[in-house]
Amino acid sequence: MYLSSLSELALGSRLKALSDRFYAAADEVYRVSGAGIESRWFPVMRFLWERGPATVTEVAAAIGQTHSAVSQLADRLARAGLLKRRGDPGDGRRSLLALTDKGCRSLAGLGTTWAAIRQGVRDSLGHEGENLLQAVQACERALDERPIVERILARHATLKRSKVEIVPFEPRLREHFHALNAHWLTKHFVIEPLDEKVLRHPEQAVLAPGGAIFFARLGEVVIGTCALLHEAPGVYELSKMGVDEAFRGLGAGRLLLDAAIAEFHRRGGHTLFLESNSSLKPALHMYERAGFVLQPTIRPGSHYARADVYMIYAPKKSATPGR
Amino acid sequence: MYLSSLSELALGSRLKALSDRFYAAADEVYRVSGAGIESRWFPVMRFLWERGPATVTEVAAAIGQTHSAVSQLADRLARAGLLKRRGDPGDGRRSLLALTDKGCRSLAGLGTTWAAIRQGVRDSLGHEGENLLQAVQACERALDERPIVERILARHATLKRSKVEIVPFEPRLREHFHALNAHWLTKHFVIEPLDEKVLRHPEQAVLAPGGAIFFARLGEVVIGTCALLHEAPGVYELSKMGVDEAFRGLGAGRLLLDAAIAEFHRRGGHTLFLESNSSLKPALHMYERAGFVLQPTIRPGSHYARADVYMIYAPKKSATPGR
DNA sequence: GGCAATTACGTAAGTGCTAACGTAATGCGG
DNA sequence: CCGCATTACGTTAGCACTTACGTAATTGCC
Repeated sequence: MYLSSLSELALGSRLKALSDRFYAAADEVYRVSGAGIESRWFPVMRFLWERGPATVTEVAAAIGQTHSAVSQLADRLARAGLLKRRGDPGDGRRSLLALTDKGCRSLAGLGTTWAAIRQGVRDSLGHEGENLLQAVQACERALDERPIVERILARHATLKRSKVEIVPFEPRLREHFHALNAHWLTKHFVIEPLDEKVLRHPEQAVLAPGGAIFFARLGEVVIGTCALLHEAPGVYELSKMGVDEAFRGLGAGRLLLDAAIAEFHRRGGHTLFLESNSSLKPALHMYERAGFVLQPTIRPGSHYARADVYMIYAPKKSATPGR
Repeated sequence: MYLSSLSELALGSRLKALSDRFYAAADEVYRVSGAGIESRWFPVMRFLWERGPATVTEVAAAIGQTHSAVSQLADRLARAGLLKRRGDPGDGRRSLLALTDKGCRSLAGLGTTWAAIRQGVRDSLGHEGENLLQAVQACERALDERPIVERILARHATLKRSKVEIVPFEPRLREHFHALNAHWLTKHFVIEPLDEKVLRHPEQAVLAPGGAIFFARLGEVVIGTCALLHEAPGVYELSKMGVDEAFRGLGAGRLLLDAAIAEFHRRGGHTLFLESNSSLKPALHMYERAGFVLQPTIRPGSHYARADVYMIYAPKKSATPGR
């Protein structure tokens, strides 16, 4: 599912969707078993049933909704004959909600239905159901204690100040090497077997033969990567350049490129080339600015089906340096 | 919070509430940081940004909503100038949604904001955030694979057939002894120190002095309990009778009572009494039917402040047997 | 090639909730 | 006891989403 790839960014959407599924399931169970109530009524009715008559605000606070919601729902329940409103004799502002006999009878017969729901949820969700309940509980508390908006804005402020940083390969970043590249590969092309080999086993396929891998970090977030492959003695290939789309425009690509070129020089290489695809206009432009020159033909014996562009590093003295 | 006491029964409500909190947080962050988009727009816009132009149905499937929702949202985004609709030249039914330049620019600048949201969520929720994401993912899959309604209805059918079963005390049921009694105690009265001692340490306070504890089970669910306390040689007290309100009317109370009386006889007791409160009408009626006789005074030296009823077991030969 | 079934979509109506507002009753300090 | 702040609540308007329905275009099948 697409939403899951967004992880924290789409939490609201996913929780809403999950919520709706549970509501719908409960409604169907109530309908099939002839309970005569709806899932949305349940929290209010159950609360009144357990605690006895209560004011609108009390109910609202207990079930975590606004007084308006409770008031409107009370109207509907009253119309259905399940609930009665009456004024509080002691306080004219308040309106006491109490179940009618019919309301009590509706709930009294639901014991087995509720037990069935509890058990059915456990059958279907198994251990995940408990995990979900616990996680929800923990998150509710965490949100109360540590307001999330402040945290995000604080992070935002520091991120805006912080600069992109280039770091060499570390084993614990291996998965990022795969993820960052898999993203654009699957978007524009397909992952070829050679890609899979390099991305899954970078130590063996890149580092061991004499290549290098770099990552771009912004704060704690890994936002890009690129690889320098050792193709033959003195011959290197620039490859696997990927920057998270959410972080385009911060100059991470150019910094990665500069780091790879510097490493190429440090190792005393004499030829640096790359293969790409003509549809990746912004990337090609960046390569040109860094000193790569477009070749009239594709590379003989190219490794990749998608490669229709072949460039060789041949900087003029005035090649634009990284910003 | 009241809702958490309902556990599986109110999952929908709680997830909805949590969802709203995340939406509200995201909206505030976007507003403060001047992003110019709303949280509800995010899934659609991000999808179009990553995958390029797409049809209404494609988008709807990706983000897990109906085509109507996407269509209506597309109207609003088009009105805001962030998105353009155009017909698919190849298929006249379809309408292609594509971000405008303005839309792309809106998203392009959000890299740091999204990173901040990811980090801020982690700051605030810590490990719980990951747990929540994983649990949601797992539950989504579980619901797809094992339709929850069928499970619930299956359980419902077997529960309706199954009978209430009385079992003796086991250590793993200890918490139920506390929970079932604490529920009605806090509802109608308060938990007195003596209650707390008995409920927390039933082995020491009830079993060791020569008493007994019974539980009523319906399938796997523990729905009621009661205790037979050894007060003095040959003298027993019936106490701590509690049945989950959701399971009233199944006869569990009477079965528990019969089990306790049988145990009283088995141990060769000569006096069985109970203390209760006059407000618990249905319970008092049940005690009478079982052979308890109301005494004119409260018990001398009663243990409980709430006790204003004193009954002694004195069955006539024709005492109503359990149904 | 013709016709039914399917697909893709827009629109209308309804639901469940919120925010915002108005009003009446209550509490409180002087 | 008066005036003002607070509270409790109902009402209205609006939002996000759904279901239901209608329509046009496409597909599939003989």
